[in-house]
Amino acid sequence: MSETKEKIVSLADKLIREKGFNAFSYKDISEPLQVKNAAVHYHFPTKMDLGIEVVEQELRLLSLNAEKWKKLPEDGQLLKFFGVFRKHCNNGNVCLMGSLAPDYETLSPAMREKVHEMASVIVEWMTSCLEQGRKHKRFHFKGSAGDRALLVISNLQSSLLLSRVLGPSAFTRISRQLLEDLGA
Amino acid sequence: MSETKEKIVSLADKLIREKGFNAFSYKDISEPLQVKNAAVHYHFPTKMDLGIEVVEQELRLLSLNAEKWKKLPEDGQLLKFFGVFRKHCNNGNVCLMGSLAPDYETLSPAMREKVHEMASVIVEWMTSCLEQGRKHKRFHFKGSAGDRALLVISNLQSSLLLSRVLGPSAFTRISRQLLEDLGA
DNA sequence: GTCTATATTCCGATAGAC
DNA sequence: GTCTATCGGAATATAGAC
Repeated sequence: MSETKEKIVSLADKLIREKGFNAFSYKDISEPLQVKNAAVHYHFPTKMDLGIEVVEQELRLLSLNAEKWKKLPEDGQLLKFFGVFRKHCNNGNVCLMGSLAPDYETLSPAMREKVHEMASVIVEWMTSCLEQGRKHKRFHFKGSAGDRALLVISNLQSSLLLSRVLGPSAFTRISRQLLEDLGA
Repeated sequence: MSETKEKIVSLADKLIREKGFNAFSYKDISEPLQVKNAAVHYHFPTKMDLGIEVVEQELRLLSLNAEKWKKLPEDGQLLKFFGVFRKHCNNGNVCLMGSLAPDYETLSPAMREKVHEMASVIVEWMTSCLEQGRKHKRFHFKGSAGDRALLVISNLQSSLLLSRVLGPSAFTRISRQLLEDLGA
């Protein structure tokens, strides 16, 4: 992937988190990169093509992190996962799912499919992390690991949304209580 | 408030939940109501004015519900609150906060202030409900009622977002586990 | 691979008649 | 209170030169 193309994807990712997919334009990308709007269209013919690439990049990052964290105990893995969200919170940004889910109905079928894949991958990773962690006595919780994974993910997602509106303490309070609940 | 004005607000509310604030246009409102785009501008000069009215309507509804539920025990009040979200889920819609929070940075200061007020009111209501409920032995949970309220609200919010992407079972699983955790 | 230039469409918003 | 008509601008996107 060319350097310009990488910069475009990286900036689009930032804009989606900051303003939402439907609120940013090609101009928001071409101007800071000091290229013309047509140059962005060369790399990504339509806005949905660009959106799909952003989600695919996130999928690659998730896979990379999962691999990198494999050697850690499950509570350590979970802390790393929380750390990713804390970083977003400190930047005042929301997560990709939290930004794209409300816009889901306005996305192309191909991009919807990618967002669906992203959600599935995250839920599967979290489910496995909690399941293994409970088996190794590093987590303690009631109910199925799948249901618990949904709860944890939804808490992290919304903690960033609430932090936008109520200030960053929302993330701190939610994540701390969440870890305490899991006995981690 | 005139009948037309009420219909505009009601439709705008629906559109914000369905497509997001930045993805709907005055045309999406004027066409179904069979009036001209200028008629909408007469009632709400700018889009932000319309958005503010939608949030204010939601605030009035919250206040009305809180009053209506006052006679119920706290677990009954919580179930009513969950019921509101279940209804949105069945309609395939997200909640107002879940839709507007990602767009927060693109809103006018006046509208941001309204969204902030809405978030505060919801958190305060939930905090009080959990606090009183615990005192009356109807809920059992660790930590402060305020932190727990943030967790419950973020779970409900994101359960609708996840249901968009993963199907309505996400809401069912999250809300059931949530009630179980509270011992309600 | 990036440019200039432009097509097309749609948007939010306003002026002024009725 | 709703209309017609229109403005000014911005959006996505394309054609074709370099």
